[in-house]
Amino acid sequence: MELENLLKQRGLKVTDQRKAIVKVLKDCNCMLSARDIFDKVKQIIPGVNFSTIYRNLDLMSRKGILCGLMVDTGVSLYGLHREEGHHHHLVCKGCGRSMAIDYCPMSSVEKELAKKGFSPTEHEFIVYGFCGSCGTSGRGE
Amino acid sequence: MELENLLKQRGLKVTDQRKAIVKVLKDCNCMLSARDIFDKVKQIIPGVNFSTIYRNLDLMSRKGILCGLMVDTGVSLYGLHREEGHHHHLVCKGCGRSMAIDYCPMSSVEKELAKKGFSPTEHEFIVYGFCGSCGTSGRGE
DNA sequence: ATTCAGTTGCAAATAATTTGCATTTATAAT
DNA sequence: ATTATAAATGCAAATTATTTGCAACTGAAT
Ligand SMILES: [Mn+2]
Ligand SMILES: [Mn+2]
Ligand SMILES: [Zn+2]
Ligand SMILES: [Zn+2]
Repeated sequence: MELENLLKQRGLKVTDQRKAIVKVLKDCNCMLSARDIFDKVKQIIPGVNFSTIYRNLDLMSRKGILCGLMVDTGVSLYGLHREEGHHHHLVCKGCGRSMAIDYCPMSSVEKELAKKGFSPTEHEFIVYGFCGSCGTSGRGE
Repeated sequence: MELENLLKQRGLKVTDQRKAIVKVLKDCNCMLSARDIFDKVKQIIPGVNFSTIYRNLDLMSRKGILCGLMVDTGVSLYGLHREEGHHHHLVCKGCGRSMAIDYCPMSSVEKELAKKGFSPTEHEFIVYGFCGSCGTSGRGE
């Protein structure tokens, strides 16, 4: 009943497809591409349409329920929005999973930005590499 | 004659289209999208083909002559590779120009990554906002 | 001048994402 | 429960960015 309130609070209707998207992301506990999410949601709602997925990923991200991340290949990954607040991501090139890191570099560049007369609005910090189970070599241990 | 050597050193032929791409980037002194580069190169070589631009942006980036950057809208920007070494970028949402910043956050997260057993390979750090001439409001001063 | 791998132009193919529109549905008001 | 309506969905078509196959061409080496 947690999600239902989240949706209602932001004026969004509680639909099966939205519940399925969130369930998929909760189960996987990682960030997934729109396609991955679509494939998994289909197992729950065989008739879902891809554009419903896209529309909801976008909408729920803008409403702060999900968080999106564009990786360097140009595809976006989506995950549940962490309540714990601002953070960044590690993306494993082996398994594709991502983890959050709490460190944010912004405070360290503030002076450099001010000196250049640049007013920051958003920023990205993403570290690519291999997670513990994928190892340094690029595939399973 | 500077560029010619750069190309030859990496086993790349010196072609008019490569010279034009580099000239366009040198003149603008900023990062441009493939489309912007295509449009400007066309003024020099009316018959260039878009796929030649794409192939060369990719190739010259991989050879370290250019440097590419994927912004959060999913388009890539390209610029001359800075000799000065590793750096990151500010991207102005007003004029689209980007500037380099020397600060790199990697040293600050190394321990956190080690603790998580994550072996980093690449990383991105991009700050979006408004440059001095575009102001805080989003358009020219 | 000859040669040949590397490069280009062109057209067609991908891939990711977006949009228009008719139909359906969640929710609020009878 | 019934109704009303804005929001949400499915479906197909459109966009956008980028990639690829292939035949013709060209830079650089011999
Ligand atoms: Mn996140
Ligand atoms: Mn750069
Ligand atoms: Zn941050
Ligand atoms: Zn760095």
